[in-house]
Parts: sequence; C-alpha cells; structure tokens
Amino acid sequence: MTMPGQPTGIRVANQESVGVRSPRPCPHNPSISCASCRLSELCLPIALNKSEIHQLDEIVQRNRPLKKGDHLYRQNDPFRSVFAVRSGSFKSYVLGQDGQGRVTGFFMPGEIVGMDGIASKAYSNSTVALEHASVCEIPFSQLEKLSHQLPNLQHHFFAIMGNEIAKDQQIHTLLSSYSAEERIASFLLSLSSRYARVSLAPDKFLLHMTRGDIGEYLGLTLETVSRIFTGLQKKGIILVKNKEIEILEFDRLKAIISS
Amino acid sequence: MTMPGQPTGIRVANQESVGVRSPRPCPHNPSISCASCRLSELCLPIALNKSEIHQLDEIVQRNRPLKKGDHLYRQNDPFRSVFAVRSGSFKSYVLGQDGQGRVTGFFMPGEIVGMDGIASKAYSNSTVALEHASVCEIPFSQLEKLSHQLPNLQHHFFAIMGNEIAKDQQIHTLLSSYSAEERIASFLLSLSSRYARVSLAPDKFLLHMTRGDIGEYLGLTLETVSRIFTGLQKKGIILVKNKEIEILEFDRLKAIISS
DNA sequence: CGTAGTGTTGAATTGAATCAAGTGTCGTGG
DNA sequence: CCACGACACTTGATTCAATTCAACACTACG
Repeated sequence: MTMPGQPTGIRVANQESVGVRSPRPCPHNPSISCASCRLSELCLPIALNKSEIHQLDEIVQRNRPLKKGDHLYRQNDPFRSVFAVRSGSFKSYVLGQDGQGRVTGFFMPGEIVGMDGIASKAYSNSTVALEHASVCEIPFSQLEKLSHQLPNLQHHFFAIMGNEIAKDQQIHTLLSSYSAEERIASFLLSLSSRYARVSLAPDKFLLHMTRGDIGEYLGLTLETVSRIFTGLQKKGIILVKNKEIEILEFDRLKAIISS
Repeated sequence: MTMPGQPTGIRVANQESVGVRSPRPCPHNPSISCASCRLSELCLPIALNKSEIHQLDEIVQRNRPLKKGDHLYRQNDPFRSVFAVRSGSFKSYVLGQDGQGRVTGFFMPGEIVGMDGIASKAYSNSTVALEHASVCEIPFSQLEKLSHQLPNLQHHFFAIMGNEIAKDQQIHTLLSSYSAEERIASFLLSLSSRYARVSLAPDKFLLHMTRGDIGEYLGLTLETVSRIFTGLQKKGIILVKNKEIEILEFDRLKAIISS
C-alpha cells in the first residue's frame, strides 16, 4: 500500500542533487501567475481552461515568503482561506491538553492546506513552515463564489477534498494496524512519490522535519524513528545522513509494507 | 475472527434499539421527502429553503432498506453516489493484503458516507449495514449540478466534506497518541453524542458493531477492547451488558481523555 | 566558542498483543 | 420447540514491540 498523499504516478524525475531545481524562475517569486506556475498541473488550475485560470488568478493572493518557523495560521484562528503550497514545506499540528504537540500532516508544493477549517470556520490545527517557503492564499469565500461560476473549479475542489478524505483514511489504517517499521517505510515511500510529483529526485531527498515530528505524525517516539532509520540503513535499504535520505532499494522498502 | 462484511446473509434484525423513538413514521419508510424527514436539520437540507429542498428531493433516491450484512458498495466499485444514512448504522472497512479487514469508520443516521470515492472515481472502502438500515442515495453528478445552481447547497457540501476532514484528523491524533483506555473512552463519548444528535438516549445505547470491529477501528485487539470495557465497568463508570452500554458517569469518562 | 536543539544508542520497563481456554448468545435446522 | 453449531465475548498467562529513562554525540547558529 502506498501512503496517503500522492496520486501515485511514479514519474521519474531528474537526477539532480537534492533540492536543486531546473533553472526556472525562483520558486519563491511572488509575481508568477497561475498560468505560468510550474505547479499548475498539480494545483487548483488543473482542468481549467485559459480564461478560467485567469479568473482564478484574480482571487489568488501571492503572499510573501515565510521563514522556517513562521506560522501560516494557528489553531482557532478564524478560517478565511485555504493555501496552496508554492515552495518549501509545512507541518500541521495540534496542541494536546498536556502541551504536547501532535503532528497531523506534512505539506509539499502543489498541495492544499487549511481545509480542516472549512466546517467550523476556525482552523483546527496550526501550520508552520519547516523551511523557507511560500504559498498562494485563496480566500475561501471567493473560491466558493468562483466555483459557483466555474463548474470545472467546483468539480475539482470537490475532488481535492475527496482526496484529502481518502488520504486520511489511509493514515487511519496505517496507524491502526502497521508496525513501526511498516509506518516508516510507508512514510518514506510517500515522501518519495511526492517529491517525484514535483520533479525532484524520488530517491534522494531531505527530511525537513525532525525525528520527533515524524514520530508524532506516525504515532511513534523519536527514539523509535531513529532506531528504524539505522535499522533500514544496516539492511542496506536506505542511506541516512543526518537529514538526507537516500533510498537504495525501493523494492525491499515496498516489500516491508506488504508483509 | 470474522472478515468484515462477508456477503453472507440474511439475518433478521435484533430487537429495536434502546432509545425509544417518538411515534413518527417508520424510519425505514422510503416514501418520506427531504422536507418531512426528521433528519432534515442534520443532513443535506440544512440551510436550504423550501424550494431548494424540493429541488434536492428530486435527485435523491430513497432506496429499499438494507439488511444486516448487506453492502452499500464495495471497494473499487465505480463511484456514483454518496449516501445519507436514514436509519440504522454502517461500517466502512478496507481489506488488507493479508485479508484482514480494517474498519475505517462507523456511520449513523444523518451522516454522509461514500465521500472517499469522489477523488478517485472509485470507492476506496467497502460499506456494510450493521443492522436493518436505509439510506438516501444522492447521485454525485446530479449533486454537483444542483450545487452549481444552489450556492447554499454548494456551501453546505463543502462544509460537510470539511467536517469529515477535521474529524479524520482528530482520529489521527487519537490513534497516534492515546492509550487503549483513552481511545475507548473517546469512542464511547463520540457514539453518545451522535446518538444525542438524532434524539436517542445519549447514556444508554446498543453497540451494533462487534468488539473486533471496535478494535480494528481504534487500533486495538478485540481482547483489549473487552478488557477495557470490563475495567471501566469495575470502576463504576459504565455498565456493559453484551451489546448494551450504559454510561453512568460522564465526567469520569471525560476525565480519562484529558489525563 | 558555547549553548540549545537534534539525533543516536543502550538498558530497563511496560502496555498491549498473542496465545489459549472456556462461556455466552443467537439463528438455524432437525 | 429444542439442540446444535457458529460466532461473539471474556478472562488468564505469557510474550514482545515499542516506550521510557538515561547518557552521550553531533550540528547549527548567534
């Protein structure tokens, strides 16, 4: 089973070194339009025609870049917008009554964050940048209005939300019946295919989150995450160097999950 | 252990539920309209005016009742409709590669099931009746069309999906950081408030699912579920008699969660 | 350069799983 | 209507995977 989060299209990416992009406009550049954005076929504009994309463009606010540790929004903030990640990555988390944080998700370029606030009109978690990052802010009331005019957009946004629901159910399964090693293997494969999706190397990437973040997300302690990483490395399946992960044997990593 | 959802069959319903209903039309009655449905203020019609409800009525198909064990849909079936539970209850589950089932959700009257299929155009889980039950089937393409005409409906369906996403994230937190006892306490309180929502006794109700189902849902074994139930009973917090649960002390049950 | 945050590794502990009887309940068919 | 068999549930003994506790190493950054 693949992990939530990717429409599974194992696209092979360039073999550039970690984090290096092709020589396109700076990914943080706020002046790019939806039409020219390199994520347009992953993000909201998918399935829209030129004129529709232009209308979408009108309501999208391209915010200034966020620094590592900057919050996009906080738990209980009034809900106004959803955000399309443009560059960098984010984590969402909630604070338990004991002050402990629980990570509820990681978000990469082309993914939509903030949909948990739609129903209650307040965000139910906080979302913070894990590295330099930028987003497109999409005011939800305007998105609704525009969706009402553009059936394609309405259809696509229903699909995005449906995908989020399906993904969450996969995580439910993951947490309720997978071992620690299976969870980590699943997590790495999920990250890999999400990197592939944005044309970054699927076999060598940086973990911008800490071991503790991964543990909270997967329902494990940070010590267990660390031990599993070194275990997988000893087996020759992956290579771990601090925050850099290289997947050496995809097949064996996949085999762990379908045990 | 039973595989969730064998096609088996034809078992007739057990005694009527603990909470007694007011003497309204039979809840399985297929001839009721949205306007006259006693769930109208929980279900899709909320926030619609009379004429809008009438239009919704036109696309809703009131299917014949399902018997315990009947499937509403199965994993990989092409997605066509979402379903509003009208009476009875359902469970959704996926089959692991080992043939083991994992329960992904339980659904009660007024709740919407089937949204996991929206994105991929195929249901990602199977859904089966836990007792005599009936549903309103809402063909999704028609719901989309109508949503496009009725901004209120579009808004409300976005909210329903957003609510599902927020709910799934809470389960994520539950599974990733709560102990067995906390999970069970949380589960019982969730059921309780969902019974209250449909005007059934919140302190005394039947568990239509098995201990094994609950275990799969909460990431526990059926033995652990059973032990926790008897443990809570010994503490005087709940009363367990086979499938019947009575909550004696809500406060202490709530206190378990915020430990 | 020092400090705080992050990560690794080891040893001891433990919560829940597993293994194993045994009882209770219900629907079916004799 | 009763008896049988399948399934559901309980309870106990044992095991084990992951947590907890603890010490230390690395890295990054002002």
